[in-house]
Amino acid sequence: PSEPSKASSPSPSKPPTAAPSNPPSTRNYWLMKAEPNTRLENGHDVKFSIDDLAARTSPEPWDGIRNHVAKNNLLAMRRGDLAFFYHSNCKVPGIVGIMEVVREATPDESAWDSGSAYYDPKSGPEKRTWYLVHVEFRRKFREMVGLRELQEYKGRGEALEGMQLLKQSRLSVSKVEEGEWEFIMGLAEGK
DNA sequence: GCCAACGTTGGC
DNA sequence: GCCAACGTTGGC
Repeated sequence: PSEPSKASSPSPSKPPTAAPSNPPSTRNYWLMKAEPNTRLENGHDVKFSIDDLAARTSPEPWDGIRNHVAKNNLLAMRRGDLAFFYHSNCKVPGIVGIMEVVREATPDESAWDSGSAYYDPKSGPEKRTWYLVHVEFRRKFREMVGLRELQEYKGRGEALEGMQLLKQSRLSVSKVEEGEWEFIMGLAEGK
């Protein structure tokens, strides 16, 4: 695993209490889905699990997002934002760990590569419809926080009542409110 | 711009 | 494999 591509310690001229470049108050939180099981798309296996991400030695381009609501979430991501890694389309779906956005949105060139898994004939270098961000592995939970468990808290007045994942279950990149993030972290750490 | 038909996602 | 919930397409 690579080192975080963060700046080193603050310069001596700054007070020790200097705010980090992306303090919690301005950090946004997200949830991104990937499929841990083999599935063929345009002849390519799109399998990608948290263990695959953890094994990467350079930032991972999160390509293949072909939905405009998900794309708008990608475009709103800022370096330093954190995202849950969610395993979908598998026997036990759920949140399995955390990654960090290390590079903001750039065009997803796989969209105009006719040989790629995510080819979109309506886009091209002159029509950059789709974007990706780069992410890095941060941690894997000792035990996943399953979708079933999340759904226990989606009722009126409960912690995950408004969670985008639960309201728009087909969205592959969704926003997580800070309170939702902290609640889910509590579930993960309680295991 | 409406909307019926069709396609996709993803939990179950 | 089923199907609900969306999203997209295309005729009008």
